[in-house]
Amino acid sequence: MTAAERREEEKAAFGAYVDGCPTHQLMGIIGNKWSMLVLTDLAQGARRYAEVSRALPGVSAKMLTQTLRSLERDGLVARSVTPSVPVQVEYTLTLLGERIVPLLDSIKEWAGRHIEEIHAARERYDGTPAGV
Amino acid sequence: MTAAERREEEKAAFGAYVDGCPTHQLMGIIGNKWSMLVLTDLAQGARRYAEVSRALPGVSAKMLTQTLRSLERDGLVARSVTPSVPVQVEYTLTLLGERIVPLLDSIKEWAGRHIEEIHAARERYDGTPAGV
DNA sequence: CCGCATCCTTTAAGATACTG
DNA sequence: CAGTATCTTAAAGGATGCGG
Repeated sequence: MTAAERREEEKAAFGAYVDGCPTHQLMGIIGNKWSMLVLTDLAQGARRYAEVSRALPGVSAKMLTQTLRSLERDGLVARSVTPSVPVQVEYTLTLLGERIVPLLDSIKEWAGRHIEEIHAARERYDGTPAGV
Repeated sequence: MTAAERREEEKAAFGAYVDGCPTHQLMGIIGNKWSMLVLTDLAQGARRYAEVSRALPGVSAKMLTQTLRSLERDGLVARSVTPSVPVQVEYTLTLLGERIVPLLDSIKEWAGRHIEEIHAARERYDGTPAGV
């Protein structure tokens, strides 16, 4: 049992380490389905809710709100309300949000440069020369 | 209905675009829980299955195998079997796998530099000065 | 126009036990 | 040692309808 217990402890410790790991947290922020898209759209300039929604035709209202809120909470996006009738809400990148753009660009650049190689590897692995 | 139909079409088209987007695919590869950890471990050198498992105390056999297989399929990791008794299986980064390491480092560096600011933003947003 | 609440489906992840 | 197979749980994502 002692060995098993030690395993458990190590596991818990590692779990805590992973949860506290900045990289893992960052991946949690930008790794979800819409964050990169929203950030990329806002990088072009300020946008209203409906504008972002139109730029991302696949997003549901729920996910857009959730994504925006989450990015706001993380200090990457700023939300400003103009109390007209009906209200106008504008989203912009914060300074921190702008600082993440180059990183996003790096990721996009790497993806663009190497995705073909990955596709080729997949076809080799799957034994599916063409198809799909 | 015509407007609704046009919406549907746009949505499907955008969905297809997102699925085909290299960036999105790359995020699918490195965005899951264990890929970065495994890649980072293999970046130190060749590892056997059980060694990786020990380096990542929280991973279940299932997830480790799944992650390794997926990375192998994507051409980032190479798997070589030595047919002894019992068999020995060694994992290494491929050339492509080594090329992604600098990108991973960029991500880690950004995370390390800015995570505090993100935490601060969260506390401001949550109205939770200390705690948790 | 903006977005919250509810309910439902799909996918990721984990525990466990067993095989060559 | 290096997995596979099965089952269960947790989380992400999405559709829809209501309210300020």
